[in-house]
Amino acid sequence: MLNQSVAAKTAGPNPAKLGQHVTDEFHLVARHAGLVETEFFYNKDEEIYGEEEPGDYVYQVIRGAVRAYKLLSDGRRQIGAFYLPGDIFGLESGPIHRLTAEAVVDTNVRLVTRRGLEKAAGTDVQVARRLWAMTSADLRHAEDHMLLLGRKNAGERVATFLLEMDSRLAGVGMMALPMCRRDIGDYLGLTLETVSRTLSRFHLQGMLGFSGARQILLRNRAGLRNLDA
Amino acid sequence: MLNQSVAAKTAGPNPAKLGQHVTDEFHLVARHAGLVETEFFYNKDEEIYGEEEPGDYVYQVIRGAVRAYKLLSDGRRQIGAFYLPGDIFGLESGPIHRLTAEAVVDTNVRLVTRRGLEKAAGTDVQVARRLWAMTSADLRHAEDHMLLLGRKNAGERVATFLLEMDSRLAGVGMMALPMCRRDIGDYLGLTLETVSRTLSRFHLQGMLGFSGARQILLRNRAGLRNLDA
DNA sequence: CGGAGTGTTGACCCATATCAACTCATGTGG
DNA sequence: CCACATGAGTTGATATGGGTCAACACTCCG
Repeated sequence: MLNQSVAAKTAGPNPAKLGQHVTDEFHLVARHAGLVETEFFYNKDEEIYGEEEPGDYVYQVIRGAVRAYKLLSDGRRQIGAFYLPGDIFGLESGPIHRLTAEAVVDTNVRLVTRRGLEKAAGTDVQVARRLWAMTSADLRHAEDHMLLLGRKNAGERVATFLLEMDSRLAGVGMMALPMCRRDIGDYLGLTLETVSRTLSRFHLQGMLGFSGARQILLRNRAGLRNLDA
Repeated sequence: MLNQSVAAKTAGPNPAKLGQHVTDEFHLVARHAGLVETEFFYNKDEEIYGEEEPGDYVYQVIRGAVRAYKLLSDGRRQIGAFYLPGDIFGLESGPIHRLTAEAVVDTNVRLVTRRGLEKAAGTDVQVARRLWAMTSADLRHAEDHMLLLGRKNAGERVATFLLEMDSRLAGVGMMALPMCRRDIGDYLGLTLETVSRTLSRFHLQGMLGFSGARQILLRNRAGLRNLDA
């Protein structure tokens, strides 16, 4: 569906699915609160905000992809989440961002001020309820991801990743991953080599088809789901 | 949500710290919302609620400790969080618990109904704000823990754990860990043997003192913080 | 073209898991 | 009060999954 792929090719950028319920989520709250939505563009690898910076805006991906990560002092990186078209990110209950966000590829976002949202939430319980639910959705994802990082082996991690991306950005055909092997590794707590080897193994086993390194077709979802343990 | 509803004896050991600001958080919301707080008791290893069960109550630990975890089909377990006296748990924005909660040791909790909280949040933005902030605090912890699980080595994990427990349950002297080595391992994504070896190494290095396996004295917080990378 | 970025694959290594033996402490029932 | 079982913790020997290091292939793009 909304596989914006790498370099904005034909860019049929606003797939139906996006226009449906996900975008409405953001619009619903923003419009309801009478907030101005601004559009913005980030180049590939450009930082959107940094860890510990004030969280002045809340964003929604329109086209492209975003990674949110934490670093250790020696450069080891853990990506906590990828945000794809329709997803909302940068929402904090407190005043400070706790992860760094960067564009994975050239990316368009829509944004509103946090102050505006806070203000709206302060008078409208519906808005407050939505904000809570959004944070709660992030928490659910983080809980699932802790299980993956703490207890799954490489095959299970990659299978989980493929199924997650499949459900989030694939339509009927191939899915076009916006991120490189290193990003995937840093998301899954693996090295890029292990990600590559595992994908090759799945390919060999007939579980998936490739068309270039980032165009992947899942040929055996049941098999992957099995691995997913 | 049943069994020995031994209406908790009016708690002997109620550390001063507990009575202070943390308890007030729960009281503040519950009282503010005009909710009845019930006390409850769980035996060591007793389940408080299960994954996928309706989240009808929100709890606060009065005495004891609670672990919240997810399982894979073959029994591998990832503990997402420990809850200690003063901590609130079981709060969900949706209707279903996403982890299983069990008493680590004999534990007293206080609880209110989720319906009551929801109702209060529906009319009082202050309550809604507090609920959001609580979920957000859980999310922050999960984000930090993903970094640990995905990218830290065994020494760094154990050091992080010791400092976390130190700040959460220690007074001036020793801290008394309520959980066994296996629980620690399942929290840190390690085996119990690795946890044990790592603690022994720290002991040998003079970083900590033992008095029984679970009474630990941090002798070199700076050193541990360094490891924490 | 040539160079940079990305991905794949191979050889080897090592941190942690696994398997196993042992020590304690605690509790139970004969 | 002992004998014994049980669970928790430690420590050692060994195995292994994934990391590291290195070479090479592929694709874009200037």
